[in-house]
Amino acid sequence: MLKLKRTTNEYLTMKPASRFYRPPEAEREVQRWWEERGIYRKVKEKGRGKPPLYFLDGPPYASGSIHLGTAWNKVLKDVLLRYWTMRGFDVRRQPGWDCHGLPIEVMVEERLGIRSKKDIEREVGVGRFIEECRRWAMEHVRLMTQQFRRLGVWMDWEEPYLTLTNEYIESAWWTLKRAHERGLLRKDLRVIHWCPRCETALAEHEVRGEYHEVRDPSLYARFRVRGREEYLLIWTTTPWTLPANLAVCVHPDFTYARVEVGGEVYVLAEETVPRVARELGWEGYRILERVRGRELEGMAYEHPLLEEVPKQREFEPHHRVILGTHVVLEEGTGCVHTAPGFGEEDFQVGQQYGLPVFSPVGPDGRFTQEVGRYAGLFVKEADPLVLEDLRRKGLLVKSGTVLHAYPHCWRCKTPLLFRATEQWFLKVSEIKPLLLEKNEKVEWVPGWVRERYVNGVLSVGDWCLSRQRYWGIPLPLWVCGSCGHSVLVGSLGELRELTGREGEIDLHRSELDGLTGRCPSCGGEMRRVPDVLDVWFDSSIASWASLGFPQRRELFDRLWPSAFITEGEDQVTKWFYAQQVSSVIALGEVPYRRVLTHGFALDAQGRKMSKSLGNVIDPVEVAEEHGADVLRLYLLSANPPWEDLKFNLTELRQVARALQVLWNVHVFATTYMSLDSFHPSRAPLEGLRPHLLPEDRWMLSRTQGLVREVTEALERCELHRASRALLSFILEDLSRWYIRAIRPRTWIEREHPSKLAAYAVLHRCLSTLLLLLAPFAPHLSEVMYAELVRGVDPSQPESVHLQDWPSPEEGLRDERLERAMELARLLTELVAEARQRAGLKLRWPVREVAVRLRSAEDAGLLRGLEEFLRERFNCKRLLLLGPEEALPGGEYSTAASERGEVAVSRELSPELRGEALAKELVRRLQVMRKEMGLGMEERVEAELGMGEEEAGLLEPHLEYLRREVRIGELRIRRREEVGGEGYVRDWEVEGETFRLRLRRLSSPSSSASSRTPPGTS
RNA sequence: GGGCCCGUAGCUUAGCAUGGUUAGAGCGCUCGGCUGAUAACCGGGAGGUCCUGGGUUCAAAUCCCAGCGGGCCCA
Repeated sequence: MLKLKRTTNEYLTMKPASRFYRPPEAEREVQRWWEERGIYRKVKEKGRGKPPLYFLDGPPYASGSIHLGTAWNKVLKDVLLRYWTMRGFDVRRQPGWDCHGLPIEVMVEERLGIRSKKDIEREVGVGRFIEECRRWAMEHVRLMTQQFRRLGVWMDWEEPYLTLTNEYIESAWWTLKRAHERGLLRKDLRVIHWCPRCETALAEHEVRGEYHEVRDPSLYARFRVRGREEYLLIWTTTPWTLPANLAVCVHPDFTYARVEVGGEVYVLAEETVPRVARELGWEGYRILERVRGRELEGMAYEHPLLEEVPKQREFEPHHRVILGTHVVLEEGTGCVHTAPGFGEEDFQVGQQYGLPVFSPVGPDGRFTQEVGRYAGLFVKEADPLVLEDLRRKGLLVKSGTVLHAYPHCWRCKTPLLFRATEQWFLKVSEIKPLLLEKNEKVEWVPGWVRERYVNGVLSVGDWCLSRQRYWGIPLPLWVCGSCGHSVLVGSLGELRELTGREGEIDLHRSELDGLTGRCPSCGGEMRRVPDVLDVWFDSSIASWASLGFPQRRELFDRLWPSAFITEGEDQVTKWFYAQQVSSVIALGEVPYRRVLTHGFALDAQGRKMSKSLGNVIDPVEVAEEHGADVLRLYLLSANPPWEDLKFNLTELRQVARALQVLWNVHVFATTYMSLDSFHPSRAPLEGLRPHLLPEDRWMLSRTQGLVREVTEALERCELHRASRALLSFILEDLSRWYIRAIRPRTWIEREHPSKLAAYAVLHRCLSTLLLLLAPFAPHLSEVMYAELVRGVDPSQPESVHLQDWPSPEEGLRDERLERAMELARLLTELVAEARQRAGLKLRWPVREVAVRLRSAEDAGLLRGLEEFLRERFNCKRLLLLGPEEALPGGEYSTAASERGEVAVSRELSPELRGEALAKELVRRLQVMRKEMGLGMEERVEAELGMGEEEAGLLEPHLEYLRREVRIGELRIRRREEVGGEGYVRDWEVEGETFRLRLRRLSSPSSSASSRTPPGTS
């Protein structure tokens, strides 16, 4: 074998790769190397001056730690960002963190051991509370950053955008000022969801998905009609709202019945009568009369709790039947108890009738003094009292319980109340048509999300922005105590101007609450409205706030709007929506051009991952055990991004195995290339063209096909197709087909052009594959690149991630050859099948294989592949027959498929049997060499013990044995004569026992060939 | 109650837009084989009401309708 021992010339010798690849250790090493060499910085520098691509990271909430869903989210982003970088874009990849809001407040409350808002203000103090919240956020930013980095995610971790900085808050203020100027920020009395524990209003989107099953009272009550001997029959699940009842609502178009039962008369919707009768156990009821709902309008009734709630005396003129179209027949009686202070629809219909908004509940969920008997009680505690009072007064018809969905606080899980309060709203309802029009410019991936988005916008109401909390962006609205004049402060500068405050100032409540301003209108004292903003407003402005706009313009002018965002499907009506609202209001345009929606990470059974189910997968743990590259490729290949991912460990292990196979290929390539001192630039593919065999040309063609396939899939965000194409290429095309085919050529012990051609093709294929793999498996591809590419060519970029994305070289494509190989694979399978039927091992050469194809086209395809097929089939002679010809008769084993059939000769001549035996022995001797730990080129002395017949058969193949097993001295003897020094082992071959002895001849040389590669770890 | 998505072998899934031989793979199971890159791999076998029911069509996993189950969102 030709050897160039060391770098005695200008070429560096390739080094054989270590036998094992242990991802966790190797990945840590790669990350350390990236760090030391500043690779990420260099990648960014490379992008400078290229066309910009503004990616915007949806900020994860800075509490807790990352979970599989957030890991998947960042991996999707990372792959695309790395791809665009290699495509030659100057990619902005700043990570963001959502730092404000109730979740952190709740956790800090727990940490401080306090339970209510009063505790915060009296025990802890707002200043310290805010500092604790800030600490919590920063601590988790740091923690989660570590975790994302472990997954190989490349972002500007040192320079994230944080929603808690002054600059960010100023952007928010600027945005609000724009809304204010357009008259879209307005104060409104509304009935909204209210958390009595957190003592704050919640927006619609905070309540979404927070409906949980609970058991509540279910009661039927009767209200005495004035001036008639009859009752209105109502149904409710919230007895505590009855003290605030102001009307009974019926549907104007439904038919209502007067029903007589047990001497009493009840009014209820006719359609509900059978169901209600069943529930109330009515026997022998009679319908006396039917009327339209609208005819009942104005009918006065006696409030059921008039004595218990003295305030109701004032409302007596209102206690009447009113009309509303929100009344339904599926539940209840069609007569709806209406309390405008406690229900959204009640509020709306109440407005039409001029009903007062009686909402006698404090922020802590306790009744106020106005409700007399129930004053001071928490509302739910009043339920049994109300029931008891109704029962005592003979107004309770039935009380039971019901299981139904009821909204809860998304952070503390407390059941929510409806409460009428004054809040600040963004009047989304007034810009809906504009939102829908601007949305037309957005490219939604997959397309159907657009429809979902539009439906969401159509059904949404105004956005309640104000929160009665502490850890958030302060609402910068200042009101004059004297004249009521208000000012919306749009920047730090405007704040200084208004308040006269100089020097450093942090823009949270702790410092703002103490400030006062002078009214520009009357000179009176101005104070800030104490509210903070809904945390969703924070992230909604990220596309410009993260660029420092409007304090700084440069980045904004160059980059905005962002080219791409991607988040989970729950964000369609949250972040995707909130961003459009803020952006259209402040800047008149949508803030992103393209959006990919991805699914949820579920457990193997398709259930949500939750601590209570104990099915939570920690992505960092997975990375530590199997490797981040494995996790990444698994996450991407398991599903289309937009479908829910069912995490399956078995599938993940499949990916790990595929990467192990790739590593094996790499070891194979580097080992032999190193042995032969192959150097890619010394044996360029172009010069070896005449020596390329069909399998080489096929491999080159397939590689280019892969480039095209992966590129197209990435362009369409079809990451599953891209990653699956890569994995299947590695397993099917590269390892199982090409490497298998070229192996004999790599054993040629001369610098044969055919061997060089195989090396050149393999090298080309691998180095191209590495580029495609780099975004998906950034660590493994880096290691392979270092050894296979950069290690032999210092002029190449230092890291695979500094390389450009390859374009398909169409000149190397040969689709006809690819089709021919497909067919060759099929036929190889058929031959294997036919051999198995006849008990002819693949290792045994056969005299002849005949192939008959059903179509002339197929027969033509195989022309030129005869030699290749003969090797695949392991036969001495190959007979290719067209559709018109017949397979030979006689001693053949056959197998058939749709496209053709094969016949394998079963005739075994002594010559063939000898060759088969030689191959069997070679294999066993190789196993022994391996067991002895011999280097590949070390020579041995061999003694083979066997019967006389076998010895005779083997006679013509001794030279072959010597060559294949590197035997210096070879002796064939009877089995019982074998003995002496060395390694002896008995083997059973086809019923005969062989005793083989091997002994090392030479001591290990210093040549590369005998070097046992060191392990990576 | 409404909108959107998903439902194919024990498990994970391809195919569905544009209907067309016998629904294709991987894992697992089982029998046999290969291996000096291989902790890999190859071949055979068993395993399918393509969620259910209607409809359109010469022909439906694919198109239409209704229902069931799951997910996300909205009520």
